Amino acid sequence: MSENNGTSTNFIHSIIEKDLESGKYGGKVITRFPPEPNGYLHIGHAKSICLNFTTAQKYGGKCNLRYDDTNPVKEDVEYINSIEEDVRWLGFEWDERLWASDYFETMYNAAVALINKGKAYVCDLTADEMKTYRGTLTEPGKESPYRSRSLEENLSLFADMKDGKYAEGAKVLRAKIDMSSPNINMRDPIIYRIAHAVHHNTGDEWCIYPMYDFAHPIEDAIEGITHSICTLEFEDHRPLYDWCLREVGWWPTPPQQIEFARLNLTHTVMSKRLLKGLVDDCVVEGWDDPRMPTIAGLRRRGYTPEAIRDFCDRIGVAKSNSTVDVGLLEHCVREDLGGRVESRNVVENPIKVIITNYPEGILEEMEMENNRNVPEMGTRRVPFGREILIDGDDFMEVPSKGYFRLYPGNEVRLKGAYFITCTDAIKDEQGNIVEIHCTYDPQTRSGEGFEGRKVKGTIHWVEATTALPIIVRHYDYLMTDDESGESRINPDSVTEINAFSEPSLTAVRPGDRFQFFRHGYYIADSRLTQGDHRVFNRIVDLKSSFKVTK
RNA sequence: UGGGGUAUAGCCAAGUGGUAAGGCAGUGGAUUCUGAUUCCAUCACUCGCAGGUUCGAAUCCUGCUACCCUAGCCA
Repeated sequence: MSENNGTSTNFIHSIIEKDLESGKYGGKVITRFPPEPNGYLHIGHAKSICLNFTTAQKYGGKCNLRYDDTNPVKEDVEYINSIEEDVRWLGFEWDERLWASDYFETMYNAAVALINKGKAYVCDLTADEMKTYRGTLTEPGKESPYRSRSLEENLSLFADMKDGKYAEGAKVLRAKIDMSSPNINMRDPIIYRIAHAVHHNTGDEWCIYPMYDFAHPIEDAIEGITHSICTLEFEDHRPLYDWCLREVGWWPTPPQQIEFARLNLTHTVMSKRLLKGLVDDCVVEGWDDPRMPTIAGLRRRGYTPEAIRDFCDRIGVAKSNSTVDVGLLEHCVREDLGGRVESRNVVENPIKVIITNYPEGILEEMEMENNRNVPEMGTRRVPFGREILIDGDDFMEVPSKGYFRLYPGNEVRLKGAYFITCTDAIKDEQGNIVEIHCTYDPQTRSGEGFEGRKVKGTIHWVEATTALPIIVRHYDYLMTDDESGESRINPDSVTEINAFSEPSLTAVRPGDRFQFFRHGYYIADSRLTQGDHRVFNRIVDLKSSFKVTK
């Protein structure tokens, strides 16, 4: 239920509660969501967003939105808007919206402070040389010949770097730690590099940029972040995170980094590289294609922020790599939509039904519930007449075992209308069924309390002369997970189906969601109107334990 | 081969020395004018494996095994 959002606890909460008890941060809890503006947010980011924002809420703290924009060559302002839209759409509001690039001056000063302490030096090694000097996983590295430069020389060289006197790659600033550390991140990591690039925020003010490992702890410290939550792959970087803060020494109570496992989902991919590939190769329409696991894609698909937040709450937060079954996400969506969306009659692969004993030229109005589980959502009137369309799946000439919808000789209820009994299936020369003949029983009209006999099946229908032709789109999973565990692109993940709805769907507005009787939850997509036909995207199907096999 | 992590049901996940929460999926049943929803029941004699400590171990100790991360001037 959406009321459960953010109510679960996890190991990060335990850490925070211990810190609260010990008074480590003076009772404060400040988190942050720090995306690099180099792409669209996906549901994996949603997990991080929910974690950071709800954790702050839970302890009466704050959560900042901070752009980790320390690499001008990969970032772009175009992503900023989408990130803010997505975070807000999910239902969160940041305390402050900040840019790491606004701290460049402080970071530069921190680097100078490190040089002054003899804890950083300018290195002239090329990238290739640096690689060989770094050593391997099993062999220690070698100290750079530039490691012993004097303090004055380092200071002046670093100033020259800042002043643009060197080409990209000519020099870097390195932390002086330990070339023989078993943790490669501690083998004199680069903390500043030269990049003659225009930065979206600072323009050409800087030509040297701090590396993540140096910048991130400082960003956190400047903002007074108490708990810096990131993903597992940064565990090895934590000693460096702590080193930077300790050696710069400007913050008495530095933030602590805590790592958790990123989200993986079955039948999809979360890698930005692969997602971008799908967009670039036109496998999908764009970042907001309804099949994409991006926030924009999920939004266009019709998922609600409540469902996504509920999902993030239910999957939990831990440190083991895991792949969550996408069925859980779908469950969350069904549960949320089931309590807030109106139902409509829509038939796919229609079959014409003629009710032979119903008067010709007459239309009566049937009153139908908008949401059977939520009576307060009221009713609507739907036309009914002699000729109706029913769903292709609701008739079988030769019923399979256990089938209890319409077949010759069987009686079913037309939802909101009458009982009908199939008397005949009319075929063309090729043997295809063109129409079905039925008779109805006037005393079984819906709402009149007929108790004479029961029928097992209830099917939906649309009056033929007032039916509105629409197009529905069904989405299959983006990726197929085969037995080998390999994930590959599902090439046929969109199916368009011609369907007919009751006339009330004429008044639909883009973004309106409905349950199409027994089919699933659908959303009207403003971008997908084809000619006069409104197009509906299937958000998620309904659970069904009976599959029709013809 | 160094270092850092993680192993609890088909999938997630609580649990931190006192006798295995919860959710998803599944199964059986009840209700149903949606084969939906709802409801009830059921679903780990056992916690990666092997030893050990203890009255008592998923929890502590020892030794193994498997998987993930890590050698960008990306984040």
